[in-house]
Amino acid sequence: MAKIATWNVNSVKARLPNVLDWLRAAEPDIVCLQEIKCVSDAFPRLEIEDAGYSVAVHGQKTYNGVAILARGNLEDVREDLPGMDGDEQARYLEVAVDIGGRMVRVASIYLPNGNPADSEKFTYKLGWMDRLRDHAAELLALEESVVLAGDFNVIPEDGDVYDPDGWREDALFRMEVRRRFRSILNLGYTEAYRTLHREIGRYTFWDYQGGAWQKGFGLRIDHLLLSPQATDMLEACDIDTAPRGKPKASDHTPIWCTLTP
DNA sequence: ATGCCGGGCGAAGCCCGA
Repeated sequence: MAKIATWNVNSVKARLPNVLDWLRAAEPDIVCLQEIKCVSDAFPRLEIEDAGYSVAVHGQKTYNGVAILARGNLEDVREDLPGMDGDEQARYLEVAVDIGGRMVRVASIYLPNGNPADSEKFTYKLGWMDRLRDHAAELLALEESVVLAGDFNVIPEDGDVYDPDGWREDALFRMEVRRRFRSILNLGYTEAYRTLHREIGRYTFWDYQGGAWQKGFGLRIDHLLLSPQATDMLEACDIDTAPRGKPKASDHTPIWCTLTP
């Protein structure tokens, strides 16, 4: 069994105690982190390795940055989506991990936010999604267990946001974005959480402002997308809301799945 | 109510997130 998680930590330095606590409590085998907000050399590698994890980092100064932690050796490291090699924004990292003799290919994804929706930021988001779809299609051809994990900044459906009508024109919920998200699923990927849970109103993000956490005003925007080979092993998936309620919390909370041969 | 909170940077106030 392999437990695979993703968590936008909103600065790995500010969140290090929370991250270490959660690694001990949740005991994941693979963790994809987003918004680490530091260059690769500044990542707290020793502390994470002491907790029992190998580390791959694609960092950037001040903004963005992604990492993958794994109990196992990391191979085939890729630091950018094909066609985005010149991109200065560190939003993608992909590795192959040997978990107990079984290979899983995992990507840590920090998809652009895209707001405001009438700006070049939105155009950048749509282009980024098109390249992610193309690469996701290439990964399917490998016929491996693949997990695309991360902060997609996509609200898939009305039940994934506390006020769907209020968010209709937001870059996280616009139809252009939801269509592209579905086009990735339609290649043959399975969204782990929604496949196992039908209830609405389960979220992975609550804004720091306006008491959103206390009021339950959240969004489900962090996702685990599984190739058919991974989906065949999908046993459980859930959102761990505990980290969001702790002091010095990230505004996102982890979501995880277990794959059992 | 797009800046109510929180982080980075850098040492006050601005940029950014979703």
